[in-house]
Amino acid sequence: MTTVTRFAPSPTGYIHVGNLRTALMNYLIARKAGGQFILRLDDTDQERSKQEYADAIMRDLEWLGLAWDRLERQSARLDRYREEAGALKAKGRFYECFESPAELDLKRKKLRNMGRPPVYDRTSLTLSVEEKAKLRAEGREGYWRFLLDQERIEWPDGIIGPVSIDAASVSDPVLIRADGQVLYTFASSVDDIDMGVTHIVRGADHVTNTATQIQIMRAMGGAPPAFAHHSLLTGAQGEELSKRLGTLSLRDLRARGVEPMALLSLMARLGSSRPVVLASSLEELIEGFELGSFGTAPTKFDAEDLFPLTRSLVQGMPFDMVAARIAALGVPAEKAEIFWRVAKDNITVLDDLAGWWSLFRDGAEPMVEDEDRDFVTQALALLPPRPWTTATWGEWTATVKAATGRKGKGLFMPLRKALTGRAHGPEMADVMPLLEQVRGLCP
RNA sequence: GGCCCGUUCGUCUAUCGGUUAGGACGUCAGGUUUUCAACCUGAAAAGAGGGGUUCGACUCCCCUACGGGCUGCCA
Repeated sequence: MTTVTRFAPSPTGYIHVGNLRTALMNYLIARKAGGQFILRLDDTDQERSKQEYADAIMRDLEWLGLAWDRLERQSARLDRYREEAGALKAKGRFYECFESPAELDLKRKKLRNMGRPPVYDRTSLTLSVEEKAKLRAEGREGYWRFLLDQERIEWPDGIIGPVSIDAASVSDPVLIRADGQVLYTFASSVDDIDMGVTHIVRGADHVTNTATQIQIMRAMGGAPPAFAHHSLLTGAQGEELSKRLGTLSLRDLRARGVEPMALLSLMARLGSSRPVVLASSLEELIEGFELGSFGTAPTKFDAEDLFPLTRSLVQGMPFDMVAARIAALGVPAEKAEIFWRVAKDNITVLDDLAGWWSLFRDGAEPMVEDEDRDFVTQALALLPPRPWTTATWGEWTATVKAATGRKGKGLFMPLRKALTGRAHGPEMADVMPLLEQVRGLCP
């Protein structure tokens, strides 16, 4: 049997690192097994689902190189859900209910106050045909629940291990709303069976859903896939991640200059017992992926961890990979390669190149300590005429050394600061030929 | 409130009754480098708390604390 996995986001917002973790795991499992990876847009919620978000999700996945073999949309399968709902009604596994949301809420509160689990009491299950007709005549709209078998539902979870959930502690799930909208729990079950999904990895927040969905799938006559539930991500301080999702969307990380492989390398290993190493390709991640190596405790995620990875990735890039980008900055072709060589060791993200280029082109505001003012003024007067080469720095500093008697760090550092405006940066010998302006000292 | 899961260096984790509690990232210190980075060497750094069981507990059991999840006509 070929392995089939899916990533099933709901296009009601931008996807974030938590979603990516789910998507990546499913992708890696499919690829490792030579199977199929489905992107399924769970868009049954017509009001909240937006094409804009669907497009953004696909753009994010494409950016990361997570190619899907098949694209599905739940909104195109509504007839199929209706058909299956009919079959389950015929089997007696769907029953119509008439409580209003307010009534259900009240029931839950009562049970809670009594210290009991807020499980639906199945009042509507015993309604007679006449009673239902009467309720409809009163203007009540029916909604549909799935009748759970009161048994322990068990499955061997790919991450958590053996899971056992007592169906009696769970309410019969509502699968069709009074307005006819098919709910996720049902649509997803139908899809997973119809599409031949064999493995589902998703967040631990779905564990209870899995229990009910296993029963739904079986009631349909289908074989439930293998399930695995990964721990949820929390913020670096252990805070709820949802509070920070705005800054952890993939589009935001992309805008901050995070490189795809840096992000993928972290997400494929974070929370597992395997070390995070910068992978050079998806193939490498596929090779080293092991679902069983993931722990079950909530995992702290710190977006700052992405930048060291991005930096080492960027610094290893060959010139032709960045040539177009450097040209776009306005760097003349004859200087482009040396500019890259000089700047790459001093950047974290590629966007940092712009800062170095403007520094070289326009010069920097000199950084001069008070005690170095006279020295720097004297040194600047000794700058050799252009054109400058890689030899210029050596010649100039030798001249300055002879004229002032300074040497070592006391000689070089003030000059570096005066020319580049900062204490850190590339080899000065390499900087000189690129430096088109030297700003004078303010009096 | 009820139910479920979890808690080992700062972080991600290994250990499946007997270990100097290991690794990776980060941090710090030396070395190298005119600076930074990189690299090399080294160091600091952990079993939430309390009870049991046992010759012996990070490991098994119970309690507490803390964290997370579920408890929707959301996904």
